[in-house]
Order: sequence, then C-alpha cells, then structure tokens
Amino acid sequence: MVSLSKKLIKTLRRPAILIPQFYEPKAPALDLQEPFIPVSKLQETKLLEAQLVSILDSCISLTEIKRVHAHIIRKGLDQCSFLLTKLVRVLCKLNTPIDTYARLIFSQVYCPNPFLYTAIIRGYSVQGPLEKAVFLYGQMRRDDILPVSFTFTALLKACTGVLNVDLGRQIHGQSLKIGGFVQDLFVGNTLIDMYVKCGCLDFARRVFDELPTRDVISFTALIVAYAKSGDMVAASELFDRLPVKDMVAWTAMVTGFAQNAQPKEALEYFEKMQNSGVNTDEVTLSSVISACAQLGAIKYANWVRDFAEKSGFGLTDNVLVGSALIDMYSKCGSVEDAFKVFESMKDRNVFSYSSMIGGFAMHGCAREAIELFEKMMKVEVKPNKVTFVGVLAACSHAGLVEQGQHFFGMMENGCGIKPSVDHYTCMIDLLGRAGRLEEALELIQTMPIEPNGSIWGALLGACRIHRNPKVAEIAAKQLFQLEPDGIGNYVLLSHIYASAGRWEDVSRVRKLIRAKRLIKTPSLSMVEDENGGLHNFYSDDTIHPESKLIKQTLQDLLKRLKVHGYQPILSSAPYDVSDEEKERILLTHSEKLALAYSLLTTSANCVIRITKNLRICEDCHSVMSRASQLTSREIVVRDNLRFHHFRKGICSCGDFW
DNA sequence: ATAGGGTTAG
Repeated sequence: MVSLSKKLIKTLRRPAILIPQFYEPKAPALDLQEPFIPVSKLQETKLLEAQLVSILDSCISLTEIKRVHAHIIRKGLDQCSFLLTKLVRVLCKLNTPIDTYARLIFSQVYCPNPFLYTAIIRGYSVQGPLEKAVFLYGQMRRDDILPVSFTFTALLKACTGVLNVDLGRQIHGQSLKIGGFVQDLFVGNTLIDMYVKCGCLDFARRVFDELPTRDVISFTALIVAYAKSGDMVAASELFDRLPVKDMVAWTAMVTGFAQNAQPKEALEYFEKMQNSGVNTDEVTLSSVISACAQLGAIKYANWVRDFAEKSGFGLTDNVLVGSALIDMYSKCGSVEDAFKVFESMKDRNVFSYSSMIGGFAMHGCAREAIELFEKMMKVEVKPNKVTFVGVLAACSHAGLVEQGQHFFGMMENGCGIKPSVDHYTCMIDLLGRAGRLEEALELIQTMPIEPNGSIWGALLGACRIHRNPKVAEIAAKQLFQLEPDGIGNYVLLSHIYASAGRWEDVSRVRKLIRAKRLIKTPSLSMVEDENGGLHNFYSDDTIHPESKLIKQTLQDLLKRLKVHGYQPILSSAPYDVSDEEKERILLTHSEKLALAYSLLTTSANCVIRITKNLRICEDCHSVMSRASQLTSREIVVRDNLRFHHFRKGICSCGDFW
C-alpha cells in the first residue's frame, strides 16, 4: 500500500496514450491534440505488452510484480486492461490479498472491462469473502458491463467452496436472466458441480439435461454424484451413454465401485479401462488399491504395486499411492509389508501416518501404534480425527484403558479436535472390552453427544464378550430403535441369550427377526490360492467342486486336534439342540472349510490367509489356533473387525476379541 | 476457467 506513493497515483491519472484493447465506449475522449501514433509505434507497443505478460507470468514475489507494474506505468501502459488483468491474476495466484494492491490498481482504471472485473471477482472468490465478489458483480452490472462466462464460473466456484447453494441458485438465475450463459459449457458444468457438491442432485441433473451439448466433464461430474449417493446403476447408465471416455471418467467409475463396496466391479472396470487404451495415474491406482484392500487379495495387490512402480507412481515418491498401499497391506493381513511401505516412503502425511496406526490397531499391535503416534507428534505431522480413532482402537484391542483415556483427553486440549461420536464409540469399546460395562453405560449417559447405533453396538458387542444379558438388553432396546433393520444386532442378542442358556429369549428374538422379514447375512469366507485365484466358501458349502474332499480333510484335522486335547466349544452353536447336532453345526462354519481347502491345496511354507465377512466364533478361533500348532502353518484370519494371526498355537489377539 | 483423490468404530 505504502509503496503506491502519491506520485505514483498521480502518474496513474495521466490520460492513456494509446487505445487499450478493451476500451468501453464510455472511455474518455481522446485528446485530439495528441500526435497520431505511427504504425511502427503501435507494433512496438504490442511487442512490449507481450514481453510484459511473459515477465508477469514468471513473477514469484510481490516485489517483482511491483517492479513490473512500475515499468508498465513508465511506459504509459497504465490503462491497458489486458496487462492489468494479467497483473491482477498473478497477484491472485501468489495469494496476495486483493484489498491490498489489486483493488487499488482496479480503482485507478477509468473504464474497467469485463475481464478486469472478473479477475477481481475471481480474486475474492478464491480468497473470500464471497460477499465482496458478489458486491463487485453488482457494481459491474450497475456499470452496465456485461459479464463473461468466466465471471459466472468464478462466482459459482466460490459458492461451491462454502456450500452456499442459495447464492448459487441466485447466480444461476442471473446467468439465465442475462441470457445465453447457462448454455455455455463452462458455466453449465460449473453449475452441475455446484449443485452436486451442495447435495442437490436433482438440480444438477436438470442443468445437465437442459444443456444443448454436453462433454465428458458434464458426464463425469454427474457420474461421481450418483456414485457418491450410492447409485451405481444410474452412474453406469450415464457412463454407457458417454461416447468418449477419458481417464478421469474411467477413474470415477473405478472409485465409485470401490467406495460402494463392489471391489470386484472396480477391478473389472480397471481392466476394461486398460484395454481401452486409456492411461492410468495415481488417483486411479489409489482406488484400485483400495478395491484390493477390500477383497483382501494380496496377490492381485502385489501385481498392482508392480504396475504402479512400472507406470512411475511408485510407493517411495508418491504419497497417495504409498498411503493406499499401507492400508491395503494392513487389510490384506500383512502389517509387516505395510510397515515396509511406510518406511520406504519419502514423504509421509497425515494419511500415511493414520493408515499405518490404524493398520497396527487392526492387527493388535498396540505398542507399535502408540509409538508411531508419538513419533508423528514429534515430526510435527498434525494428527486428525481419523488418527485418533486408530490410536484409541489400538488401546482398546490391547485392553489399555488408562492409556486410551489419556489420548482421549489429549484430543481437545492438545490437538484442538473435538471428540466425535466415533471417538466416543472407541471409548465405549475400550471400557466395554475391559469388562467395565457399568462405566461404559455411564459414559453413554453423560457424554455431550446423542448416542447413535455405533455407540450402543459397541456396548452390545462388549456384552457378548463378557456374557452380560442384562446390559445387553438395555443396548439392544436402543439399537432396535436406531437400526430396526440391522440384522447383526438381533443375531448378537440371541447369541448372548444362548450363551446364558435362555432359550425362550433366543426364540423370542428369532421370532422378531422373522416378523421383520430380515434375512441373516450368510457367512462367507474367502481364500486366495497360490495363483491369485479367489475361492469363496459359504457355511455348509456343498457347491464347491471339491466339497467332499474338503469335508473329509476337515474331519481328519479335527480328529487329530482332539487327540491333542481339543474340545468343541458348543456354545458357539447358539441353538437349542443336542450336543452331537451342535458339533455337526460347528463343522459347517465357512472359515473351517476355507482352512481345510487351504491345507489341501497350498504348499507348507505358504501363509494361509482367510477373509471372513462376519465375526469369527470361539470354536473356529480355537481350531485355527490349534491347527497352526499341529500343522506348523501360519494362519491369518481377517474377520469383520480385525486380524487374528495364529502362530504356534497363539493368536495375536490374545484371545480377546 | 469447468470433471476423478487415500486413512474411521460396533
């Protein structure tokens, strides 16, 4: 500000020598006494303008810009809107507050053209406040200057940024009123994006349908919107209509499937994408990696990692790919590989740390998780709310109640993060797992947030571990209201009753399930063979071509285990039937079938990795544990909650899950 | 100028 001295301002007031490119009719009349500008002089000026533009583009500091501005004034180009617009844009790019310099330049121009106006509006749109951008738009209209489409895109983008859909609609109205602009592809696409980000999918669709022509960007914006709302059918329909599919559009589909728990479709689309000859970048890869994580398919995952390395998005120098890989290896059962990735990364951000901490937590490595968290604080990577979920979960799985409470207290005081319902869920889980059910219940009643399904679910889960039907009933009552269709809750309650031998209550819950026409999620276990092929096993599976052989192998195994002291844990079959029948039911559990299949088909040094969609039962846990000792095999089971590493008869969860 | 971005609990 100070540098713009009075002298400078005086210079600014001097009438322009030449006719600027975008002079409006309202420009002051030329002084006819001025000498006629010869052609050579004009050419010279054009050349100078071009030079100045390129110099402005390379400016990286305010001082440099000011120097160029002084030069512009010296050369008598201080009314050249073209140059000044460029100047304002560069100022904006360097994040110089609009009010300090750009606004002053603007006020010195006699007849600002729409581009200069728009540059200032854009500046305010980027830096805020939005009100000033809107005010300037009003001034522009009062000055009777027609906006350009870029004026609208700038304003709309600002609305999108602060999710102000009301203002967005007004601007939409303006673009209709002035005419022609809603039909502009840029404006149309920005409108779609604004409505999408503000959650007004219907409006977005209407803009899309009313556009005279649409490009791949219009399509992609809507595809993403449908994907985010969980409607992959609508997304696919649009995608099929898209004549030319580019990398971003393909990636939107891959990401959509990955985020909607359809990892197989995600991988399918990734393969189609490559067949269509489109390139792949780190965004695509991170989604593909996330799909692998969900599948627990470590062979495919390794292939994707090699692919990433080959296409120049290696884990060492790409944070996005690296962080996704950490999560993937953790979820595929190899926390060691996850840590290798973490260590080899050049840059690590909050995602990398949070994923690694969460990975340790998932595998029951509480000490490592806490150490990494402390290291993270030391290297000044700011933890976020997800980081804390990881740390608290780690404490919870290891029974470290006091440690957990310490970190929970740290959130608000040390890190300025308000504990969310997720963090309270962790605390309920922490207390509940440790058997402090009454304390957990008390926390629910006194916490400042309305308890949701997760909160009561955590308590109900703890009641299962500690076989407490009394507290379970309190939790279940709330849960059945909050999640009336959550089949898992009913099943859990019936198991708790069963383990207490309360068969009447068990059948009461079963009746409730029938009355609500809920269907039990079928138990599904998955293993990868040595060639990367995936094999699914449902409980009591007779579909698998080798099912007879598998059953025989399982029976042989159990016979051998019994010799070494294994006793079936009959309470894991929550039915009021004879002990023989219970034992028969236990034999049908999908993870046991998967184990037998792996023992049958894989070589002795190969780690057996089983992924299960439901929680592993006590009997299967005991079988896995003993089998790991008897057969000298390493067995890794991922259930819907966490990992169990069975080595030499011992599980990483410490029989506490 | 406008489209795709990873880590979360029971």
